[in-house]
Amino acid sequence: MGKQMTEMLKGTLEGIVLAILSVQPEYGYEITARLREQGFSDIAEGTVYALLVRNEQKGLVDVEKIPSEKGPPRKVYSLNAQGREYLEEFWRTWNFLAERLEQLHTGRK
Amino acid sequence: MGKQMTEMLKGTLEGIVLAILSVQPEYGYEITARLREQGFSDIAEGTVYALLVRNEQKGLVDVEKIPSEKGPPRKVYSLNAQGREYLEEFWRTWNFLAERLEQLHTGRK
DNA sequence: GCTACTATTGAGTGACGCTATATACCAGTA
DNA sequence: TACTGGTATATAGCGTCACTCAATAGTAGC
Repeated sequence: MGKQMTEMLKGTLEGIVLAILSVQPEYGYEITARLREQGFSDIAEGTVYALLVRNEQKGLVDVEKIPSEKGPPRKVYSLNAQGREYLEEFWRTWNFLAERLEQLHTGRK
Repeated sequence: MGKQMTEMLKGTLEGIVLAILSVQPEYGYEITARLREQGFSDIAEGTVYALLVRNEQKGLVDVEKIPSEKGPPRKVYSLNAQGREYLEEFWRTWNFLAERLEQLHTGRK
């Protein structure tokens, strides 16, 4: 992955994953697959798992351990109330930034 | 500044500053002021100067030392050819990310 | 001498995403 | 039995970035 993308994902990837979880609960492996599906083809699994652990420690998600037919038990994460608030804050921050950049890019202010 | 904003600025602030320099050459103190002007009210001076040093080391900007009437000499930075290329790459990366997030936000995919 | 504005620099910190590796469970197959 | 491959999670170590805090330097006005 490009270096620029790596840096730009900092802080953003977290929001992306929370946004994915806001649709429905999912587990790590599934989330990684969904990210790839959506164009983030180079995001490593380790990155996602570490992020999920952080989200759990921050109290943004609830966890449920569910047995899998094809491997070790899955840890299914679901967004809780605090996570939803945090996600809204994320969108506010993102929108602010996106507006400024939009202006910078087209405006030639 | 919010933590989310701090993290989200990683990789982005660099592009913002380069975009500012793409309009016209400017020096650090001036750039900081312009950032505040544009809504980034809480970006510390130290942050900007460190970023400018990095950009210089990466060879993205040319530097000229010019005496000031009201203080120490100014270091005026101007975007060079490599910097322009890098800025274009930045916009490509940003657009990719912005599109995905747009989709995630509205799409409810 | 003191304050205030202009202008740059540097040490130390915390957070994040990446790399690489390890572990675990099951199915098919040689 | 041993091996391969897909599923599923975890973690140590790394580099980069923005932030905090402090220091330094030049000029002007009181």
